[in-house]
Amino acid sequence: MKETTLKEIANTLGISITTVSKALKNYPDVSEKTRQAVLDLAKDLHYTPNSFAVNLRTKESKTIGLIIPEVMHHFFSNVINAIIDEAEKNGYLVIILQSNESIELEKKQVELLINKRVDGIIMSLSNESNFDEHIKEIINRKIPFVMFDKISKLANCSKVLIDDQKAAMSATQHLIDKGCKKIAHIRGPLNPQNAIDRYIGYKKTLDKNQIPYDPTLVYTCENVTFQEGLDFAKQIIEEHPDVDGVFAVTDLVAVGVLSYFNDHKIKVPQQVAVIGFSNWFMSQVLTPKLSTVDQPSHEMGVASFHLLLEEMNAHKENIAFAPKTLILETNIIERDSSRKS
Amino acid sequence: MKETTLKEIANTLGISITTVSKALKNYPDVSEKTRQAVLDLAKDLHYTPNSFAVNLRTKESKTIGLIIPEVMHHFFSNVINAIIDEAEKNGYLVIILQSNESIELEKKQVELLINKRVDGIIMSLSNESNFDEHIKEIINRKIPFVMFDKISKLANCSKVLIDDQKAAMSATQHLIDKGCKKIAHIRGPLNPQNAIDRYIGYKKTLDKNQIPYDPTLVYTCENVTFQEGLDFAKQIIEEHPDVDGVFAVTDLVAVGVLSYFNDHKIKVPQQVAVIGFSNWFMSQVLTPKLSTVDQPSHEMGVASFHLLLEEMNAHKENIAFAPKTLILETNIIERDSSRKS
DNA sequence: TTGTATGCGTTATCAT
DNA sequence: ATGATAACGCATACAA
Repeated sequence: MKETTLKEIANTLGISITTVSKALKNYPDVSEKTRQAVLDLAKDLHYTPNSFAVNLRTKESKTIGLIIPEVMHHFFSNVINAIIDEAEKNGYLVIILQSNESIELEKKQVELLINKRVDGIIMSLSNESNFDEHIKEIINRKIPFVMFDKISKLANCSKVLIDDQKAAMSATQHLIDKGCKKIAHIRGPLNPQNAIDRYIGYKKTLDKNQIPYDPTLVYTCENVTFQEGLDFAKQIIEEHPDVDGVFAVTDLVAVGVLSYFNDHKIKVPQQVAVIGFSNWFMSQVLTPKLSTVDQPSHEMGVASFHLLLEEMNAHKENIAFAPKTLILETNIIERDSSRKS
Repeated sequence: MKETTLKEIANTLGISITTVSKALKNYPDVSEKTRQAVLDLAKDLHYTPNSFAVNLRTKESKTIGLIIPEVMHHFFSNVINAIIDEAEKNGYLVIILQSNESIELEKKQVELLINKRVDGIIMSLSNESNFDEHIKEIINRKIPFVMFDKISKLANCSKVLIDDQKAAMSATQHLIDKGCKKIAHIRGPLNPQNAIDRYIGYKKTLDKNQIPYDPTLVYTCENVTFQEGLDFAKQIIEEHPDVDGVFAVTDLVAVGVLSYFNDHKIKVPQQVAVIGFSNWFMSQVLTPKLSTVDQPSHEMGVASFHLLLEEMNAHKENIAFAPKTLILETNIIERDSSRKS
């Protein structure tokens, strides 16, 4: 099955390649007769433009790159879902890479995408990354670029975020409102901004409610896993048997906590109330159903793509583009795990 | 930041483009001296080959396409995960599209990928698809092509599968071995091969155990959702209060069943034992923990890519390639939801 | 309305 | 060891 080219159509029709090209792209300066002839033949021969050649000519590939820490996390699957759908609607395809939370991999992947000459990049940082060289490289090269969720504050690029601090404050306040007096926080790793912000939100809310801050009530995940939730739940109960509330950095961790509590007959929410973060699907099918902070993953994906699209269009027209930061709203979702009163 | 080209290097060094190209690709017929000069300058200028031009010349893009029904399903996330990692290790990038179980979308996406001239396509069919035109088109064009999990039997291409019939037989037998006498089956939609095979497996096993087959015990999902599990659980209990076992086509549906049973004080497994299919992460964190059939999603992804790679290599060398079918093993995972005795 | 010429950046063949 | 030339397929400025 040989590929049909403009040349082939031109030859069989006895006209020039230029005319064929113009006819196919509906240029006004082609006679109706030749246009039809070209269109018909093109259809017959199943002509489709060779995208490699088009890419080379137009210097764009109608492809964007997406780098995220983990495809398999519910939050990110959701974002991917939104981005590829939105991209497709706008004529773009999406190449997906995952950093597995490793800055080394992430660097290579940025390089891959740059070499591939994607038209833009959307990215959520690995836990190890900050405003590192590879990020600067993207910005220096003026490649349209949007970061979402796990971002670097210092980077001068478009961002799509939630207000993690505020959301964490709501979550902590929610537990306090439910009567919790001694609240543990299972936080994310030390480096990523959103783990930091959630921790700050927790701490600020204690202050605000005149609850003394006790650093031994803060447990730090390395990998933010179910297992860590399980282990920390055990530790919390052993070290602070009087804890009556747990705020976990993520639903997955909160689910680990619930699982441990369930297995050890620790009543949730009667003895300990639990709240997670992100509103994963899973959290509503557990017993007890997990209270959580709803993070609008789908909207984040849609917004990220649209910001990128704006920047790509500006870039193409060679007009300046001022990065924008979008902060989306979050809500507390109260379910059984914190329904005390 | 202008892109460095071979021409630029050639000009500043006062040599020809050809020589530069050769030097960079370690051809033997370049003097050590010029080679070094070229390599040094290339490094200085951060030269990277323009992939658009390379694509056009070599007629390959080092990119593959992946079409799946739903990014957000745990099973598919897992496969995606495996494929993009494996692809990256072998120098390929992956464009992902989701059909949302719609044959119309799927057709468009196949077209997109063909026009994009990806080097190969990996695909899992939508519930509406069979051996349709767009699938034939891929095969006719001799584009390297692998189907996994949801396949069309008729397509003459490589496939990576499990033996759904056999797996369903084990699952049903497992319930029978646990003492179930009246087993309901919540099956998948009527069209997809794996839903059919699981249903057949269920039926065959009843026969084998001299349990009369009762069609009213078979419930058919349209969309294979949590909600359907919930609804069918209700229906099962109402229509057949003496049912003592449920085999669900997928963990998600089984989780819906468990959720309904939990809320209505129907004891699992004492009154009704439940088994799912696919071993989603979620299924081990529920109460009771869900028994299921382990489906090796990660291996399926790895195997699919490697079959595709084989075919892409053969294709490049212009040597014939005989499609292969790989059938991977499954295991019953017994957890609380079926641990009767 | 149609066609000519040129270039996008690389690779490959064939001379020198 | 080096280079001139053509080709990949398309798009566009410019001529006719």
